[in-house]
Amino acid sequence: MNASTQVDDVDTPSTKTALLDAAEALFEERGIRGTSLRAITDRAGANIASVNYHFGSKADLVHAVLARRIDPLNAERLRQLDALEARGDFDLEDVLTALIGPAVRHEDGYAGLRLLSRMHFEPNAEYSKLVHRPFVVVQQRFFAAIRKVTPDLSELSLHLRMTFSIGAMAATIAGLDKLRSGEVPLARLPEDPEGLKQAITDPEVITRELVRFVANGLTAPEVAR
Amino acid sequence: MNASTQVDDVDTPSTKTALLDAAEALFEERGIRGTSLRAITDRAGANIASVNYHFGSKADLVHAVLARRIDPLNAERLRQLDALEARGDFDLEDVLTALIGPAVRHEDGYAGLRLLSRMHFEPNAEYSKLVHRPFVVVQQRFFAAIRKVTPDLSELSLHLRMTFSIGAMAATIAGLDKLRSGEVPLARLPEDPEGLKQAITDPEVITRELVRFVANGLTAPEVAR
DNA sequence: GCTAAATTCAATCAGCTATTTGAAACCAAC
DNA sequence: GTTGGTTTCAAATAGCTGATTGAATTTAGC
Repeated sequence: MNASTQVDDVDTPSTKTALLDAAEALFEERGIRGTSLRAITDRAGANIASVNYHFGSKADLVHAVLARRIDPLNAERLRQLDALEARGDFDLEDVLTALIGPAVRHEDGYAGLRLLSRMHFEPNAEYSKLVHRPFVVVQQRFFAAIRKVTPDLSELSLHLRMTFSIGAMAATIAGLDKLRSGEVPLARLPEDPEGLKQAITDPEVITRELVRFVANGLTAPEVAR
Repeated sequence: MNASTQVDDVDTPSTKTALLDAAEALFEERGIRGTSLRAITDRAGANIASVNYHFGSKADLVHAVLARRIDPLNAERLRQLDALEARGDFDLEDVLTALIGPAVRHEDGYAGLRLLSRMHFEPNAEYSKLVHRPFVVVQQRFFAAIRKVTPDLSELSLHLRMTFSIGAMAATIAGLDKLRSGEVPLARLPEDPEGLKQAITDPEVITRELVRFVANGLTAPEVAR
């Protein structure tokens, strides 16, 4: 397989990059199985054989599309967690901000992260292991950090509530386009729709609200058994 | 389109039911697009043309598969909500229990509900409108009920946190098989793995924990702006 | 400006897809 | 036991799928 020998111009991205961009957008729109190589190469303005030439197969293209988003995201999360642990003094919301913030305010376009989050909910899918493997180290590190700042929680509650938390996170990221497009499906906005719409669109607002939500959910009083 | 003229025997389900069961299982395993009519009819022990005969097309089969699970689930939710409102006196956890309980402890097998929950995260998918439309009335009723018991929350926080809540719910249901199989990916279970595993498997425990989690997340103190 | 490598191209392959067709089989009613 | 409707069957349709091939083209090094 060829490494990227060609440096992208700003105006004319290489065929390889164009293929990655087109594939990412189409995967997010129609799903991986619902996207044909022909649709990808058409949107990228490339020949069908270019996928085989640059990536080897459709599966390898999927791998490349996912890795391009996963690696920088998790690197940033771990960097922020490292900073917290080096500082020594941190609380639950600090840890959750390091986990959630980089995903919500990711700048490289949301399509890639939405694709990742949606794949999180299809554990039996073809490429699911591809997605989950790079996250295990992140999950372990953050689980340990959260455990440290929630010492009173039972093992059962912590496990279940972490499952809920990850679900709320992934679901929010997966639905970010809905929030951003103002298409809030929950109820009619009776007053000040513009200001509320703008606030809902703000990544910082979403991050703070989600961190607050998850933190309070995690530390809720134990259910009597 | 033909209604179910044939009554199912216990031992020999009708071809129509066999097709629905096979399609539901395969949709959940491989996704709708990843499941061919041949795979469905093979598992159901039927001929390929039977899909066209009983349902008309693959799209109509998908519709039938989803409707079979959606309708009883939402009917039960609304029934419980009606009971609460008739009683007049209810709190946030009561409403959430009516919303979450029927989905978590559904007895007709989880495959159908997992399929529904996973489709919730693919808003651009082909059949998404099919899934969301029956839920709008449920969403409106429950949103109003929750608004009534959380009068102090700002419009912004309530909307965002409801998004988080629905995400946590759907993600939990979508991952119920993971929880039930004991495949808890979060961390190693250091001690008493059997008792914890059994508790995690219990629908009542999951419901109570999820209700508690969401209730405390929803009513968290407002973030300063 | 020549050479060699890198890249793109049109054409083709076998295999799978959903759908349709008309005949065969089944089954209940009279 | 024959009729009439319901259900199932094998076969065939046209179209799309991922992958491959070898030639044509572009690009980079000298």
